[in-house]
Amino acid sequence: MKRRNTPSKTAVLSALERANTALSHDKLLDTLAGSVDRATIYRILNRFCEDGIAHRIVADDGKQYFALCEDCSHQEEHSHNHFHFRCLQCDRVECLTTEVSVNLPKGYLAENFNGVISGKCRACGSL
Amino acid sequence: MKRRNTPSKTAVLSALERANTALSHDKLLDTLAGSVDRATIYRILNRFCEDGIAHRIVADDGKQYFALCEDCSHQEEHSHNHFHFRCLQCDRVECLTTEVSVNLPKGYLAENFNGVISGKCRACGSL
DNA sequence: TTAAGTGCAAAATCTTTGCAAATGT
DNA sequence: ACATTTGCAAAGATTTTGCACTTAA
Repeated sequence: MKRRNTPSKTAVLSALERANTALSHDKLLDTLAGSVDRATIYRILNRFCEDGIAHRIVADDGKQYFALCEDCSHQEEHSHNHFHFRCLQCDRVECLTTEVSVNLPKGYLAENFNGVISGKCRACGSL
Repeated sequence: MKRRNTPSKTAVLSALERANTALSHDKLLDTLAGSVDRATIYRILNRFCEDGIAHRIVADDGKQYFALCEDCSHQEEHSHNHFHFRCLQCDRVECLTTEVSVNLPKGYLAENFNGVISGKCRACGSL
């Protein structure tokens, strides 16, 4: 499957770059309102994940958030065994840098890691 | 808010007990088909979480899974800083027993921990 | 008796899909 | 040219809500 450069794709990409936090579908829809269709945003984000351009975080609010892999400061190894933090107040989702490893029971095979801690970020905590 | 004992509540509770893994809404709906209404199941599960009878895991499939807190073998301290494992094949979600602690950046306050690793469980891996 | 809990159906969300038109390469 | 991508609208799926009725305490 060969990929093409389109305005929509560029728009989503630069929205993610500008944000430099993980964005949910609805936040992106908001940001790109009018210029890119809902369905298209869903499709673009899925392709980004397939292609390793972005990764998908499922937060404890049940929503999916997307972050460019380069935002994660460890793209070299391209492992996503790190936590994300979601602020319950400002709703920003950011990557934490601590890598974590979990021992699985014998015979278990890990394919995907999804860790989210929610609470109050610094900015919101000091209000 | 005073809580009452009702047949529906008991049904949900014993379904969770029997399963001794975490169950999603749809699996519960399935199990209790006909006897308990959808909306009621949603409401009961929410109440269970509020009351500390069950805890809610949001898995990387975006679905919520519910497990009785006693299933987690560390109810004494009632911390839920442990991971869950979701098998991509049989779709069972189980509690892992390893406690984990993550260092948050200064000024960050954790309120909720949600960690899920998905992959293949032992039974499914050896097929 | 009366507040909590339930069922049902409708509304509100959220996400995916089909298809014809548009557009990168 | 031609396969990929898009927009739109419709279908699906998931979760919540309003309200009248029921029921545990």
